[in-house]
Amino acid sequence: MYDVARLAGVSQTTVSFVVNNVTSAAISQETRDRVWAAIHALGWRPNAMARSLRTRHSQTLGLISDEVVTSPYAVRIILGAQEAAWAGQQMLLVVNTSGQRDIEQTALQFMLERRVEGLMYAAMYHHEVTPPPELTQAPVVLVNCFVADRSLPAIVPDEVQGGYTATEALIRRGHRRIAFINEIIPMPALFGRLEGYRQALAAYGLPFDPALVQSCHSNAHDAFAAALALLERDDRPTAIFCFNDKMAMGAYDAIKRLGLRIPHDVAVIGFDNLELIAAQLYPPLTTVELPHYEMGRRAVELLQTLPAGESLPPVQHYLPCPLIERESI
Amino acid sequence: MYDVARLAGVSQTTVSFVVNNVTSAAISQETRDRVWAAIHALGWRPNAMARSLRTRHSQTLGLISDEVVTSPYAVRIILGAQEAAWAGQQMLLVVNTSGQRDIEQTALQFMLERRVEGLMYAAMYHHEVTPPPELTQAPVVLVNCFVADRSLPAIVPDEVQGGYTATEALIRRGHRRIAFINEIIPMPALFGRLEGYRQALAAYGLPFDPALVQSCHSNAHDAFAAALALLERDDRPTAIFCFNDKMAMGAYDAIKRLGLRIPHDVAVIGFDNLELIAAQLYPPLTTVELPHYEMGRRAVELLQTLPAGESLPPVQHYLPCPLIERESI
DNA sequence: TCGAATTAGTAATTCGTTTTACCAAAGTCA
DNA sequence: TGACTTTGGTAAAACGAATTACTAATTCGA
Repeated sequence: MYDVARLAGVSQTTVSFVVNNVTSAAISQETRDRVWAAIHALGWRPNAMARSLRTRHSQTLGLISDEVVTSPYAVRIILGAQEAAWAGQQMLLVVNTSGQRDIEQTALQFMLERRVEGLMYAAMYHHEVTPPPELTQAPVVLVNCFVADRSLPAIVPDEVQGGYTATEALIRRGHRRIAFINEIIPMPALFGRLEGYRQALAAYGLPFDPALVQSCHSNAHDAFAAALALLERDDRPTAIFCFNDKMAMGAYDAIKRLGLRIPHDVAVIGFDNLELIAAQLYPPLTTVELPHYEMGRRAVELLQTLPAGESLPPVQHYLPCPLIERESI
Repeated sequence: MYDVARLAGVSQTTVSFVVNNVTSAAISQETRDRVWAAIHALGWRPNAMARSLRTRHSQTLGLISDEVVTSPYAVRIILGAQEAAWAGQQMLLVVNTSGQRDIEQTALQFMLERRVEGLMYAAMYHHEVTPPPELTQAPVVLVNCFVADRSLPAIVPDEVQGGYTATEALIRRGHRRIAFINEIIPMPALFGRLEGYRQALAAYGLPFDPALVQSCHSNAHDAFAAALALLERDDRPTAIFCFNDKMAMGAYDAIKRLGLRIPHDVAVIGFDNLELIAAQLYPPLTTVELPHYEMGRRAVELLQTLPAGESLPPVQHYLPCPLIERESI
């Protein structure tokens, strides 16, 4: 900056005023032009560290995730966060811990040393977490996860609404016997979607038949077996709501194996909206989307609206899971 | 730091020496303990910006990607880069430009202002790019892409070897008539894999039959049709090499539709190793993996070995695509 | 026993900005 | 014409560390 000042024949202060467009300083247009010319001539570029040191604004947000980067499911959290950060002139520092506690700790230290203006702690799938306590040394939002006592603000998908939406979509198309192939490992999604399924049935005056709810591990293979079992019943369901798209893939195989057609004989609806599966299956799979992008975006927006020095109230935000209509129902 | 010094009854210099474990400074163990005690008592944490300003090391790498974050294919580039950065005590600044030129420009400016110690410019799929010229103002590596005149160092997958590996795997299992369903839009992968396919046939003394090479858009639906056409020939192939896993998914459907079995009647091999598809298909799909993780890792390692102030020689690194054996061949 | 080496530390400068406080010249107004 | 305002700047002090050059006290070796 001193070099620029010398070349432009002004003081370093003036250069600073020019590059920052400081309105309170009266600098003639002619001088401004000279300064900019000198800047370009020298190829000078401000040093963000020096600036941040002085202004005490790092213009940086930190994102700590367990396996988010690894999984095609959840990367969109990062995308949403990054685009929102971008809109607020901030950049994103990301660390994927692969679930290792020590990496998590160190990453947190590093981010705090870099004086991030906000922290996001994101999980690959919606579940309870116990993050390191230092997390609260900066404003923080949990994304796709929550702490047991709900003492930290969190943004999570509304599983109940998601289950309701899926079931309702089937009911509206006239289905009365709707099977549900659910996950078997206890997690919020399991309980939430089941609850939504039940609420939707109740809302439309349909009976809840426990025999129509099967549980298995959430992979195509096990879902194939579960679907087969459901379809071989005498009073076979006319629609299957699958806990996720991978399971829907298994259900497709089972339906095709029995010579039945989708959606004419059996309708299928999934969950997750994994483009790779849902759009490639034949017929393309109607499914419910987890609002990953939206969660990332909202998290950043919450952090950005925060007055300096304060931290967010421990509100749990439930984001809706929208229906993605394709051709399987 | 001054507060810590005061509490420990030493100078700020001494605190600095203690926290950085400066060996050239002789500080007694007793003093060290006092300093650390003061640090913990005050909850002091070094300010990375001040440190970086003085040391001129930002401990940061920048990663600019087009759609990498969006795509389940390529996120592993980020993971590999991040883990390597981590090993070198660096953090990753990521920006996904969604292919927008202006975002790319600004992101680059921001990163240069933050004095990143290296830059990576990554593409979602292997293709030629023309990045902004300022890119070279920091040491840079292209990842999964290259410039026309090869004047920038790049790390790309070895498509030829990949095509060779896939074809060879089929030949070794006794297949003599091997079809290839290729991509139709011109790109390095199309030419490279075809070349690998031909080289493998030649190496094993098999004839190249143009009728066995079909081209279509790389989605399951079009590949379904292409596979059907191939399989309805009188001299139908006993194996199909698909340009990617999505297309293999279509080929599976075609094979099953004809009542044939995989791999007994027809073997299938894919490309990409999209876990979501490859592992969920039945039978699980044998495929060739694009070394995304490895490319990210290597990129960072190249940047890290670089002496300060220098830039990398414009070497094009071709990383091998390993065979992932499952049960479809 | 004296000079050299070692031990244990400190004062002051620097990194590259932003920002506050200040100043001189020119213009304005009664 | 003199006081006041506006215009167009500048000097100097932060921001929070790392680092260099130094000192004073102790130990060592011959």
